[in-house]
Amino acid sequence: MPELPEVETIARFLREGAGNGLAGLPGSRIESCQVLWPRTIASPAPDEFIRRIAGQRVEAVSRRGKFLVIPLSTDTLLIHLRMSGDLRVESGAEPIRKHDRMILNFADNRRLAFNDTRKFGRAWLTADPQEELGNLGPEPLDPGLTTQRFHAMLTTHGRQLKPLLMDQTFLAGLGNIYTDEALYLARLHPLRQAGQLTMKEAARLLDAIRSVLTEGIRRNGASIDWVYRGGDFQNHFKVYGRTGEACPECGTPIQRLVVGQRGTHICPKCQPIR
DNA sequence: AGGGAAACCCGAACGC
DNA sequence: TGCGTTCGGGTTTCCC
Repeated sequence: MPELPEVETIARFLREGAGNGLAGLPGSRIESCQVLWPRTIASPAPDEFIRRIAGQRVEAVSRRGKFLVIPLSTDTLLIHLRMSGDLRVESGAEPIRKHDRMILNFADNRRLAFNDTRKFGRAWLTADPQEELGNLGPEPLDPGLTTQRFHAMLTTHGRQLKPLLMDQTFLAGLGNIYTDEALYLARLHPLRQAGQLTMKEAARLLDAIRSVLTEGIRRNGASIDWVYRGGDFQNHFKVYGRTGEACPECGTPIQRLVVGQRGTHICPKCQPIR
């Protein structure tokens, strides 16, 4: 269904057999919308969102970066799950659940529920999705992103490697966990200056990013804390959340540092700063 | 331009 | 046992 390759936990929502039924939405007509936590609606204002989305039909379900992209008859619905967001497609007869923030009721009596414990998730209804998506960097799994191009992107920035990789306008889709795992796989220190990576290191990094994302997708994403259902990638992290445990490669205790205000996990021996 | 801090949130985990 | 505090995930915004 999705044209683009899939990235991390979003992939779970788009895959056949993932069990949440998003793939079955195209063709359904939205009859009404309930907003239970107004701040979930990023734009337009909740009352206009509710008025405008009613009557529109779902044309497709896809993804760009960490956004779910749902083209409707006239507008496009964008959903970002942020930290704790989750989606359910179910019968309208099911009970509303704790932490449900926004509900779409379909004419066929199904419902799409946007559940989000921590209230960070957002939804947009827009005639021009490029307003939100236009600034995103390339897709890491896009074959068109060559080593040469990636290296060229890196060298135009004098920035710490990890914050750059997590910058969605640089590359779309990497979060804290996958970045730590990818840097470990590539044996690169998160504080390295992006601009000084060699072509060889850039190649290693791109390979590592793709391999980490692919494994995350294969495992249906990572369930951090108690937040997500499904995926089991969290049981296969090499460094993330393993402070003090032995590096799988060399046995050195995994170190935790803070980079760009984010908890960062490295093997100090495998990922030397220079 | 890049980096740091704060804000938005909740519930788990921790300290006493 | 129970309470208060800390933490952290993604992103935006503001400030230096």
